[in-house]
Amino acid sequence: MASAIGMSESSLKRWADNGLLSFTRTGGGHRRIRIHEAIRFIRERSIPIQSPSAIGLPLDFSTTDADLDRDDSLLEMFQRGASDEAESFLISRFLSGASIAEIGDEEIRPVLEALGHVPHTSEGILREHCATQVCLQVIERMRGLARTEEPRFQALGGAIGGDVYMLPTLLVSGVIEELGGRAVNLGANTPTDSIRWDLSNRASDAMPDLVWVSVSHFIEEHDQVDDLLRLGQDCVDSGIAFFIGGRALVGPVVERFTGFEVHSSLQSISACLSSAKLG
Amino acid sequence: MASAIGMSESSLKRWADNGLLSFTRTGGGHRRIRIHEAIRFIRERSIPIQSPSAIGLPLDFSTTDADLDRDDSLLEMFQRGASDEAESFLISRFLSGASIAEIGDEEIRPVLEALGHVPHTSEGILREHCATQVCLQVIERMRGLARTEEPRFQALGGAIGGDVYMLPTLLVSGVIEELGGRAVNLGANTPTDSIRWDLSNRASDAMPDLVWVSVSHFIEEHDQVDDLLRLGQDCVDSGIAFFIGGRALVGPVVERFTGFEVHSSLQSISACLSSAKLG
DNA sequence: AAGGAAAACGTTCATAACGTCCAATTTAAT
DNA sequence: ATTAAATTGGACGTTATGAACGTTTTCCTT
Repeated sequence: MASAIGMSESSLKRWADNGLLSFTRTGGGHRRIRIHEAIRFIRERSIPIQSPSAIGLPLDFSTTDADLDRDDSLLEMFQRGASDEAESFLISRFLSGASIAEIGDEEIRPVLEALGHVPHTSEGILREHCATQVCLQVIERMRGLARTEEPRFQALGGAIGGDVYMLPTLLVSGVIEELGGRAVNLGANTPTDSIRWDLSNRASDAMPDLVWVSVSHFIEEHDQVDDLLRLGQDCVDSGIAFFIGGRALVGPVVERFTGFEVHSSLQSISACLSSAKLG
Repeated sequence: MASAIGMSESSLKRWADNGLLSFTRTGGGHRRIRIHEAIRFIRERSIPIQSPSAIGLPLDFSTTDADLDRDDSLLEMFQRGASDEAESFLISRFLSGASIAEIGDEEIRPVLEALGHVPHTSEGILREHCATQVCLQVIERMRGLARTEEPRFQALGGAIGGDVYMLPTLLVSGVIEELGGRAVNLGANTPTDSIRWDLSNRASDAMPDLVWVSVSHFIEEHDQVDDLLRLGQDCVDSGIAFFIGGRALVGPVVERFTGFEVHSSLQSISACLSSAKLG
């Protein structure tokens, strides 16, 4: 059994037997705990992890304690190129109970915005790229850890055509899976028409329950908004929830989307999803 | 025997011999378990299934029969939008011992090339995006699984400026980590100068042992090759290994890189790395 | 039909988990 | 402050697990 979380074997057994931790038994009677369940438990109780490698988490916590006092924000880690530390920091935030939505809104977004404001030097680009890759990697991992085996609903989405930013849409897919959904993320630069094509060519039982589109950047604002409105209408007609959001959806453009759900943060998506009935 | 449920072969044998799992023997003495019996057992213990494709699949037990004969290549899975199946397939290839280099060269590359050849319809773009995202996700996961705690060497790399393809460079980073290295992947569209800046501004003890650049596409072939040659020279001067490769490095361009390591497959990188002494 | 790669065979062995009991500690209530 | 109840973490002898090994069988390609 994974007694790698700093608790004794006995306690783990007792907790499992008392139903706090669900498990299955092997043919010989050994308890077998799924990673997903273990992570859930760890996050719920904010249990500090002792030896992460024992459950497949490549984290190094040897530096954790010493760093607490040093005023070491995520931004600074990225600025000095300490991507390992940044990765550990984000994962440990997740394991100690923060949701993907919170981490995305409060850690990742501000940092990447700050890094994006000085992009025109070699160093600036390097830092931004490195940070982006680390975040992609971490979100992908969190998403994998949070995923449930039996999704409560299906979702499909991506970033609009011409928008090269992968992070926002990946974050959305992470938030969805964290809430028990199953997200198919089409990534950056996905033409709206591709999604519409998909919706009109699916068997009706394989239809998603939710479609999201992330808009960090418009190329042809007017036409693209028209496309989005058409997609939104398609969704409404088929009884599919339709969420849009992103950096480019500020100011007067937003008014064109009256009647649709425009989100300005991951936490608002999260709140909306957990109250809504989907699937 | 189907050890596709995350248990070892030995245990399955023992369980079968103890009567927990009924079976018949072939003439030669091998145990043969009927699919219904296997499913009964898995259901009875609600054992999480690791890689459904390993026992002839289907992800959904309700549709059990009939699927066995269908000749189901990865390409076909992606073409019909069965991204879950494709994901399971790739992961089970990895879990059953295939290296990231092999999976990249033999599964992922041909499939994405095939999907990339019909990109101009809504469906084509959709399939390609979906496949790309699934592959990114799977590679990230494999990379996480393959990572060692104490890296034998450090590497740094990305895709050249103007090249938007993330997959090739992510695959390279996966191959590196699989071989015991630690790779910092800067992702797509990374200007060569950013890497050069990094090399000239690092403390000499934090220098990478290897730099790679993936080139799927040139924007300004002549200038960009010049940039790459400068970077290559920097690396050689600092005693750093320098690998380049990618779809765009075919034909006469390659001759400009004489003296440098130009790789045309992940397996060639892998072979080269495991024989070389780095770090 | 043959021949070679891949998978299953049976075996052995160190390690890890089993269930149970009990002392030491923490928490809550008198 | 004192007692009662509950939680914890070892200790134990026992059993299950999974990795290794060399051998045999199956399967697939030629």
